[in-house]
Amino acid sequence: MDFSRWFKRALEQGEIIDSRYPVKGTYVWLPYGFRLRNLVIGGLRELLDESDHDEVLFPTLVPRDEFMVEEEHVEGLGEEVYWVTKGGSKDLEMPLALRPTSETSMYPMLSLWVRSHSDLPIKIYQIVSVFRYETKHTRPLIRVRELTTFKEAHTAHASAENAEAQVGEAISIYSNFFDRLCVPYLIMKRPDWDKFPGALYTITFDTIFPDRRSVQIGTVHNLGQNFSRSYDIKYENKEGSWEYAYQTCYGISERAIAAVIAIHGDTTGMILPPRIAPVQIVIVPVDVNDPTIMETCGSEEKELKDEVRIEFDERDIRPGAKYYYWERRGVPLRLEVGPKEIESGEITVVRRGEKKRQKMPIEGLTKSLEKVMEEMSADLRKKAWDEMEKRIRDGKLEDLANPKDYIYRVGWCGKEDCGLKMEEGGLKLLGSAVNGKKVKCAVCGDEGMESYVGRSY
RNA sequence: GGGGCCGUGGGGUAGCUUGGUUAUCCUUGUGGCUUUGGGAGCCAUAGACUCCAGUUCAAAUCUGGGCGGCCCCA
Repeated sequence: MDFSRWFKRALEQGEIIDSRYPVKGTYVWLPYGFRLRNLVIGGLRELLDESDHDEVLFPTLVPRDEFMVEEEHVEGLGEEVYWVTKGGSKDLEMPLALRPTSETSMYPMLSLWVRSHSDLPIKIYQIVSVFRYETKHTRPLIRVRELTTFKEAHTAHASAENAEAQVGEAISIYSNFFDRLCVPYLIMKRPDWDKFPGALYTITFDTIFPDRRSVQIGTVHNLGQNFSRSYDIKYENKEGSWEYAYQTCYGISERAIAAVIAIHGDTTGMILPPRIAPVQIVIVPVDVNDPTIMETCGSEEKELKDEVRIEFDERDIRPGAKYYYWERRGVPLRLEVGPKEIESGEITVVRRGEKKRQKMPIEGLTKSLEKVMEEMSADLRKKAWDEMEKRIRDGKLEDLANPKDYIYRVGWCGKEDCGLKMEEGGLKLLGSAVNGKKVKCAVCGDEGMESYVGRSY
């Protein structure tokens, strides 16, 4: 089945979101999807908090004058901005932008907060909705008009070196985050003409979906002093003179959740890594009218529920129907309990995505299940990385001119002319691999870096 | 940015070319019977022509526009 249909169905049947909300590009998070979202966000929050980031919350509305301060930024985002122009029936004196990202709401405040070198570094983040008037096709979780889950971190530093180091920290946090989600990624530096408006440079995390299109799932920007000059964010250094702060910002959105779902699925639907699965284990009794079976299930549920997120499905429908039901929700492990298990004192354990069943003694079941979930995470991660690699081909210039459905790995010298030449076949130059190999440019033959070219979302 | 396709119960659809009585089928929901190791069955019941305007004696069906969805190309 084509990926687009599969994805839509997986979200629907897995009860992640309802895409029928009557405003284009906006969607409703359903209870199960919301739990998944919270688990994903929770992991990210944990990583940020333990690396000394402070969570904050800024307003959604940005006055036009503040929004217009940084020229490149405005030029880059201008057509995507929603404007609030009325209060009731009266025109507002100052139109208000719905933030498409929060530089313009945060930086005027940073200007007030930063006075001395001892105020730095500042590392803050928020998780909020941001708005973008997308003109291309919207699709749930991938291209939306209200990003409901935008985690944006903003930092300010006393030196260019410190800002550079912060970019490194952000990359390591995000790597860690996606490793937890078992989502594979390419870390690249975007071509100059494709960087974040106002940034010195942009580093991105991209993954490759089953339809072999790349998806940007995380970004890290080094802003240098571009914004601090525009917003007058300066500090007095030890020598008593004033200097503009060096800034970075980095963001992750619900595309991370889209990636988890898209990367690990099978024909039935989602397969969620145990770490973020809202339900990690489901217990299915083979016969709900058999008291012994039900008691055994109940006591196992009690035994396990402090350690794992577990559900005991007591509904009076046939077991097979339950299997499909929970599989579509991506639940990693299923325990089956019937007469055979009662007799042998074992539980049948089935891993999502695998047909084979294994028996485990009731004695010490918690430990065994935790081990199975660890193995499953490792397997999911490895499989996902292998599959991403299969979606990549080493390419030459003629491949790019007449592309098949692949992401191509090519050498690129960094020159814009050569880059644009690579895009002539309709593909996009995604960027050069950070820590990639040196490869000669596929266009001019000069010294270059391993880079990626392909279709992207 | 350019081009194409589509909108019928909660979901998936038939009907539209050639306008005409009660709008098809599957699924889902509800009540019941029955059943339980991979989506069971039976009975009963509920639920739809995207919106606005036009043509017409008559519009799901024809025309125009809005809104929404999908696909391809750049």
